[in-house]
Amino acid sequence: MNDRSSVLLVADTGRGNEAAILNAALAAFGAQGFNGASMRDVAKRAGTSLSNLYNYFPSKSHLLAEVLRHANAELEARVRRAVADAGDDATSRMREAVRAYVGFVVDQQLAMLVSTAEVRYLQGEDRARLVADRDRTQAIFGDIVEQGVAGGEFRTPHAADAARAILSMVNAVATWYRPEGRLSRGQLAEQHARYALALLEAPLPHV
Amino acid sequence: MNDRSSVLLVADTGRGNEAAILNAALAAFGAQGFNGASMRDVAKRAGTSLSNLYNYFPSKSHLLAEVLRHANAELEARVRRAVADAGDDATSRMREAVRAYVGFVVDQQLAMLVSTAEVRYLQGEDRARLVADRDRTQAIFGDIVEQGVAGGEFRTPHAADAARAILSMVNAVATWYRPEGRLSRGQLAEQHARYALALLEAPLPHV
DNA sequence: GGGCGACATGAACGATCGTTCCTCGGTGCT
DNA sequence: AGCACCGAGGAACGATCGTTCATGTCGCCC
Repeated sequence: MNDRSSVLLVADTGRGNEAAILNAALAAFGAQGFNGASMRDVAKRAGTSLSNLYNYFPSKSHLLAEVLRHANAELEARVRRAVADAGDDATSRMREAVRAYVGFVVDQQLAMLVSTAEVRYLQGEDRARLVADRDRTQAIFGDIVEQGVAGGEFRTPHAADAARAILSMVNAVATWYRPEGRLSRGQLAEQHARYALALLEAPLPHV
Repeated sequence: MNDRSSVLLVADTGRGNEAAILNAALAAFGAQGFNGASMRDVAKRAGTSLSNLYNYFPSKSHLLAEVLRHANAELEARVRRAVADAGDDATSRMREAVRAYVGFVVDQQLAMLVSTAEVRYLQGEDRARLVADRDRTQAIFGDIVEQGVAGGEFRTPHAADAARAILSMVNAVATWYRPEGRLSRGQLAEQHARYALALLEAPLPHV
């Protein structure tokens, strides 16, 4: 049990071994990369046969696409929920959005790593759909920044650029986070919320 | 000519086709990923034969390692030069370090993409050496932050964490930068210097 | 009870992979 | 003149890849 995710990304989907295959694919792609992992690896991890994978997914690419779709759907849902539960001011909303995002990165570290590293191997409409999904999640942050700039809470120019910088920062958490690290999950989330608000040049109440 | 780098990463090394092979490997790994690109692809891009690659590099892994070593050496040199030419205060040094780093990311976008995406496929001492190289470059930023915190210029807690956040931000520039984008090379560098100083909670002279 | 769709398997196909082997022209040194 | 060595290329090796095929077993519905 040396996993980087204690909770499986995909719960039961109501269709045979589908969830097991998706979780196995995430583990395989995460460990060896999309091109480095073979369908035989995935089958072995899922505890099924090679040919059976093709009863669920028509190709290796589609399998990757489905894994990434599940990951981003869960991420987007978590962030939206956090923003909805936050206050009306941009500062509170940004803080909760960042905290939810970092929380997901910690909970589903492998999924985030695979999401950012292996999207490039998708093509055609699978690729387009995933990029659209990711853009939608990023737009949540962009909208909050715009609200904050319009209301005078943030003083950064170029809302979209600042949002992208913040997301770069929190995405990278997946590349270095270790559960045994100095900061707890909550402290890590709070620290990045502070970085985000500082970057946005919000007036600093802290210290 | 749709390259993402107008200047070759490796100039002549004084040994036959070595530089051509290194640049070809960078292009191939960048376009298809380490496992997606074949040694035949590299040979074709370098304009030589498959077997001749092994007169220069003992394996595909060592070829990747050499490419990444060249990239990080040039990056580190540029940042060190910029810091040495900057003023003595941490604010100036951080600004120039970020500007130099972003400048390199723009000039050698493909090298930065390959550096961050394909290091994972290195093993053993090749991997260890490259991680050490990267850590040395990151330490430049960490030292500046520490200097700034000690001298009262920055108010962020946890110097090393803040430095890592800044580097995450500038590294990610390689994933989205396009030459035809809204900001020029210099504007992009300046904007990220501002983000970095804001994140460090430096007193804001701007605006 | 007969057929049908969903799930499962082992074997096989053709393609491609990293690497090695063998050969050979050229260059410089003794 | 002879020889060692470096750079270069064609052919081949064994392994592994994604995908397909043929076959089989269930449970479910008319």
